[in-house]
Amino acid sequence: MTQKSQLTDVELQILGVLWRQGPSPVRVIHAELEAEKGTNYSTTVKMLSVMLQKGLVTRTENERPHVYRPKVSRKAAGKRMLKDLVEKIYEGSAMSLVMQALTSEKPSPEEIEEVRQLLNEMEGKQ
Amino acid sequence: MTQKSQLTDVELQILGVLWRQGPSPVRVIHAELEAEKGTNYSTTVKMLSVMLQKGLVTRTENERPHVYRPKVSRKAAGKRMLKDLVEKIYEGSAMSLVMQALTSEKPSPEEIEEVRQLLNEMEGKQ
DNA sequence: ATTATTTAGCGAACAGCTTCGCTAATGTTT
DNA sequence: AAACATTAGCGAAGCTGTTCGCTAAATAAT
Repeated sequence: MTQKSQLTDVELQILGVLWRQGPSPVRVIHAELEAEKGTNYSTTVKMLSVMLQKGLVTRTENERPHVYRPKVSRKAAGKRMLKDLVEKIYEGSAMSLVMQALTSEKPSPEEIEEVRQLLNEMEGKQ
Repeated sequence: MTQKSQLTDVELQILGVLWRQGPSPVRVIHAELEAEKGTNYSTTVKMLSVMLQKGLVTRTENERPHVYRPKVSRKAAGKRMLKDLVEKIYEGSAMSLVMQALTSEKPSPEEIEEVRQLLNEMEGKQ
């Protein structure tokens, strides 16, 4: 396990497709997985069924080629994983992570400005 | 797997101890794991041996209670996991992650100032 | 030296995620 | 309706990380 029910790799990959493409039938989801890593169709179906059972996705039951939808938002997933990462590596300090993220990947001037903007807002509210 | 050889949970936990306490014998490492999740001594030893083989830690071979040292720095590990998270969730945009981190955990005024400082420096270099 | 305690190592079992072969059900063509 | 194609489902196998019982080696205490 990766701790208490974290999203696994394939799950994340599948959710990624759903987040990007929106509600999709297996066929579409499968297309990506196959292109990316040669996954077998059965595998895709199985994963979806597992995720369905885990409550990570929903699907239309009446119409035939079932259509799957993500049940967790990208934002929620990101938030959770972020929190997890911070706890595991940065000993709870989200700021350490921010620092590292900023210095690792050089942000463009526009992005810097954007962050600055955000900082101003945050300061105001506090 | 969590992609090609990512650090696993227990590995991270053990590295955490080493990062915090510095070079330590099994006994010390084990103490934490046991307190945290009732790990058996054998398990700790085994994990260390696995990590040794993976090249995640080193140890003194001559002195008897072997002393283990981390072979990957917290910084390096953080950087790597960060990159991974960004790719998986934020579609490669480190800035999205920064934004989320900033809004999720409310930073203190001092921290805000610190980040601002960093932004200034970055802008200067660019 | 003998006995007790601590430290190390090994192999097997277990658990969760991922994989796929094979079958069944549904839907489409002829 | 027969034959074909697509979609869905199931169970078992494979892989990796984690766990621990049991044995051996080393060290400390009597």
